[in-house]
Amino acid sequence: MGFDDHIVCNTGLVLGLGLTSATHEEIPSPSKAGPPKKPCLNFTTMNFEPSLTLGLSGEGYGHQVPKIDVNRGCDEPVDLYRQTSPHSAVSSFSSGRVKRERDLSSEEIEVERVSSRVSDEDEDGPNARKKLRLTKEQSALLEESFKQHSTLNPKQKQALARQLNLRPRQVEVWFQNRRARTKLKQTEVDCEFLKKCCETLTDENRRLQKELHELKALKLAQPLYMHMPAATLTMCPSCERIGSGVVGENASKISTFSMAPKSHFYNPFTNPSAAC
DNA sequence: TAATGGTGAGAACTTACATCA
DNA sequence: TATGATGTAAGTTCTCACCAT
Repeated sequence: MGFDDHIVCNTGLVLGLGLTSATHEEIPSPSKAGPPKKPCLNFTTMNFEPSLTLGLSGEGYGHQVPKIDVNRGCDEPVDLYRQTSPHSAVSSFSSGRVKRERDLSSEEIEVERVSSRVSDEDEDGPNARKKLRLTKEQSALLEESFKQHSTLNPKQKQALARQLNLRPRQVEVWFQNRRARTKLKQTEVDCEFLKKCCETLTDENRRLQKELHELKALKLAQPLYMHMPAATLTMCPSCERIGSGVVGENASKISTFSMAPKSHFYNPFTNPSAAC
C-alpha cells in the first residue's frame, strides 16, 4: 500500500490516505555549491504528519516532497592520495582521478610517501589490499572530528591524517563511509517511523471505511422518514433517537425507523489524527 | 582445542553525477 | 556552450574479527 491511496466511493465521497508536511528542514548548504543536490528526506525531523481525509471526490490530494540540500564541505582542489589495488587497476586508469595523481606536487607526494609507510610497511606485496583496522584512539579522534564537520577540506584532511598517522586517502575514505553509515542509520529510523505511521493510518482508514458504510446505509434509510413533516420528528435527549412525536399506536410503528445510537464520526478538527 | 563455515562491520574501491572555472 | 577538474553519494568488493558447530 502506498501513502497516497485514495478510495473513491460511488457516494461521491473520497477516502484519502496521504502524507503532509507542514514544514520541512532544509540543511543549509555551505557557501560553495558542491555535490549532487539530491533530495534527502528526514521524516523524523520533519514536521510531518500522516493524514486521512474523508471528503468529496475531485478534491486534490498529494504530498509535498521537500528537497533538502545535502551538507557539503569545502571543495578545495587536489586529492592528495590515490591508492591503487589489483582490483582497481583497470578502472583507475579509466577514472578521472588518475589525472589528479599526476598533478600532485613533489611535496605532496613526499607527504604521501611518509604517511604511507606507516600502514604499508606490513603489507605482503605491492598488490595486497590490506585491511587496516583503525585503533580505538584513531576511531575516537575521527569520530570527534566528524561531529564537528561531516566533511573535510584538504587542509583538515591533511592535518587529521598527520595526527592519526594515516594517509589522507584513508581519512577521506573513513569520512565517506561514516557519512554513508549515518545516512543508512537515519534511513532505518525513518523506515521504522513510516511503518508506524502506516499502521496507524491503516487503522484509521479502516475505521473511516466503516463509518462511510454506516453513512451509506443511513442514506438509504433516510427517505422512509424524511417524508414526514419536520415538526413530527423529535429526538430523545437521552438516547438521541429520532422519534415522530406521534403518540399512541402510530408511535410504536414509526419508532421502528429510529436513528442508530450516536455514531462515532471522526472529526478531524476535534479529534486530530492520533497517528505518530 | 583446533579447524571450518557463516556473517556482520567496515575499509577500500568504482562509477555516476553535479558544480565550477 | 564545451570541457576538464574536483568532490560527493551510492553501490560494490574485499578483508577481518567473531561466533557457532
